[in-house]
Amino acid sequence: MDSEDKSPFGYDAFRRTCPSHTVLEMLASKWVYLVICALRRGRMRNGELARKLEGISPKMLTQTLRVLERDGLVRREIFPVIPPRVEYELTELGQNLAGLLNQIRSWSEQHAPDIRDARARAVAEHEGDLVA
Amino acid sequence: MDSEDKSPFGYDAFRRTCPSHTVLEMLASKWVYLVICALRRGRMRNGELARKLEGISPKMLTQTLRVLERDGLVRREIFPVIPPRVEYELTELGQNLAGLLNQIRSWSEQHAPDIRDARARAVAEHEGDLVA
DNA sequence: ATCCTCACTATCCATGAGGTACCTATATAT
DNA sequence: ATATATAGGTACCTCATGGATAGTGAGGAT
Repeated sequence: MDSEDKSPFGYDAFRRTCPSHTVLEMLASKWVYLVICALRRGRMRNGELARKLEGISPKMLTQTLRVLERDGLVRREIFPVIPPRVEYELTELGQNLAGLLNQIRSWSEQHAPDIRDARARAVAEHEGDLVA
Repeated sequence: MDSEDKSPFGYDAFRRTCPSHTVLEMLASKWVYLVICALRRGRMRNGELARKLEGISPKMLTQTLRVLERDGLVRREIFPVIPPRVEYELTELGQNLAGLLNQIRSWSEQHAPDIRDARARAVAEHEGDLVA
């Protein structure tokens, strides 16, 4: 039976129309992951985030922050000074989620070698296919 | 300081070249999430998965399973019978991760209303912009 | 007078993600 | 003889995503 997968809230993330499915889709982005993890320790400015998240383009950084702000995970504070100063911080909801995402990040770092090895084995087997 | 973000394994998921970054990229897919969660309770056949994961195309299901197999998270077992029978199950590594992902899924279901409300507020404010 | 900073904002363009349709093999049922 | 069920593979096409680039604003520095 599926009873174990039914949440006590009546949601089922496996259904496309379920609100929780939409939440998962939002989370299924590497930048969302990293931005939330980066903000976990406290508020940061746009430029700080850009330097910390190696490889993110300004566009993607802004876009990701806007999505997170829209969804109530990040709060944006604008200081009316010149040059502009904008700070981002996690809301309570965001901090809540950050704990979980940080576990995932931690897991990724712990098990990166395992996955690297598995990939190497898969490539080796594929080479075997070519020879055979 | 960044000391809190440095893993004891010497990895830093914020760097593009870091193996753990690659792992995160793999996880940043909604189907990876859902397939792993679906397999959490035990082995399943291709068709079972296809029915459970509403909206997944056969191509994406196969593709996702191949990636997970390559990375050592899923084991694939072929039964040489007619009609074909193939079963998928999580490896130990995969089960390890499934626990974490399931927490995320759980969180999504718990907080779906919060996020829905936040989005509704954001839309309302945007309408205000249009009127003003 | 000109440039600099910072945080955007807009635009274009290449890449690739993902969907559909069609193909395989073969024992069983009709 | 034909259809069905199962788990794919492959080719083709479309559309969205993300990256690069350039522009904007306004006070302060030189």
